Parts: sequence; C-alpha cells; structure tokens
Amino acid sequence: MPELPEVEVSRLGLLPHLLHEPVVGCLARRADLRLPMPQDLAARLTGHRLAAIVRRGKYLLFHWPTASGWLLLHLGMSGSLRLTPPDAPAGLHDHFDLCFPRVILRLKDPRRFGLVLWLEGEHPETHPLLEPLGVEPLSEAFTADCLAALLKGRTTPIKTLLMSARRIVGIGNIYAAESLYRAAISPLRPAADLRPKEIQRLAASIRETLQEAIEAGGSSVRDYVHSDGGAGSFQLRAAVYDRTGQPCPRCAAPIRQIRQSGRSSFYCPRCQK
DNA sequence: CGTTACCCCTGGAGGC
DNA sequence: TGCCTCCAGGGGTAAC
Repeated sequence: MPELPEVEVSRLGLLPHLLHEPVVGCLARRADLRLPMPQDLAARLTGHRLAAIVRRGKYLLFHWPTASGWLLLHLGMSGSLRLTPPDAPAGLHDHFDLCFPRVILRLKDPRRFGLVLWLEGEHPETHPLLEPLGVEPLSEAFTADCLAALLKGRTTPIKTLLMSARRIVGIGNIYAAESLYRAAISPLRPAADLRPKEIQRLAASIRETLQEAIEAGGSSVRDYVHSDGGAGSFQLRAAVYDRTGQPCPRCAAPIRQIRQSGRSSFYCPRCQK
C-alpha cells in the first residue's frame, strides 16, 4: 500500500500520540519479515522515551537518543501501522507491537515484505539500506535542474526511473502514474528524451501530487487511535491508476494499461505524449 | 554502469 | 462450493 504520502501521513498521525512517551515493552509475534526482526528490542528500549520520528523515502525512523539508536521500519507492499488500546486483541498479521503506557503501535503486514530493524548509533543514514537512497521529492533540493540531472543520459522509460529509489525516493506505482498523467508525459518516454519544459512540468507535478495526497490523507484520518484503517488506508483519487478502460478525466479517451519492468502502468494515450 | 528478470509472501478477484 | 490462475501500492539480487 504505502508510498511516500501514506508513510508521511502515518508519521504525522503517530507523532502527537507517541513523542516523548516511554516504551514499556515490545512484542514480535512473527520475526521473519523481509529481514529477521531483532529479538532484543524490549531490553534495548524499555524505559526510554521516543525523541523523534523521521521519514526517509518510504522508511520510518524512530529515535531513542538515550538508547543510542534508531528503529527502522518499512511497510513493504502490504504493511500498515495502527495505534490500538493496550488491551486490543492482535489480528492474524499483526507481527510487531511497540508498547507505550496508553497505546500500542502495531504493525500489520500480511505479505511480510516489510521491515523492522535496530540501527545502533546516531547515524542511521550510513546504513546500507538508507545510504544509497536518492533525493527527497518534497525537499528543496528537488528542483527541475535536479530532476534533469537524474534523467540525463538514461534510456530507461521515465516511469521506471521515477520508481527507482536510488535516484528519487518515495514514488511508487500509483504516484508515478498520477504524476506523469498530471504532467501529460507518457510513461514510455525514454528519460533522457524529456525536454526542459517537460522536466519542469514533471518536477512540479510530482511535488503537487505527493503534497496533495498527504493533505488528503491527513484530513481523512481524524482520530488515529480509533480509526479503522490506520493512516495507510487512504488514497488520493486516481485519474489513471487502476482505471483501465475508464474515461480519462480530461479528454474521455479510455485509460490504457501496459506492463513496464514487471509492474502495471496506466496512462491516457491521448493526453500523455 | 544500466537495465531486466525473478524472487520474497499472502490474500482477493475472477474464470471454470 | 472448490480449484486454478493472475494480480497487488516494494525492493533486493543475480544475470545479461
């Protein structure tokens, strides 16, 4: 489920409930996620107060300076986070609990492509999973010039490039499709063929699409603790994603579905050139 | 180096 | 009803 906006909305939803709260325990019901979950988290974290929650791409990082380390969390394809009351029974795919005095942070991840790791020390950005990550699309560093530099000399289809986290983080299959639609650029275009005007449009549409999705998510999650789906369950209304055969909102041509690098792509063959 | 194929895992949808 | 196939919002690794 989660791309950058869903992860960011989760972060924003968790912050007011968890920040500065002391950990009272942890529970790993299934430790075999994409990588094995550490087993000593309760011992490391119990009694320590959560000092920050940071997002990098689709990763969430929870910081405990007094335990001198970070908890790294990734939701994979099917992961979601919820805050539950301490006595709420765990469901089938609730693999991990981080317990605070009044609430439990609970990770549910049916496909188990997600990740819970402990990063020792104060520099998580040097971890092998984080170090190679590309630019944050909502940061000031992400300009049209920046995007132009990423595209330069690359023959990969622009859609594939948008989804490669070593160049630019956080954009998954949905927001790649929606950003390209908004910029009126075909997902099939070789990256290096985009003209400066198009690059400018694409950079802007990526920002806008992600930002709007975050705002939509934020407004849809009123009470994080008691809401049904957690914060990962919203979705920006898609113009093209998963709308094969339905009319393009702009020109009514049927949305087309193709396959690129093993993933479905959706686009309007008339609007996106 | 750049790009693609395949793999991890479970569940839901649709065809028969 | 069951069984089968395909598909799914991610990403790492191996192979060309």
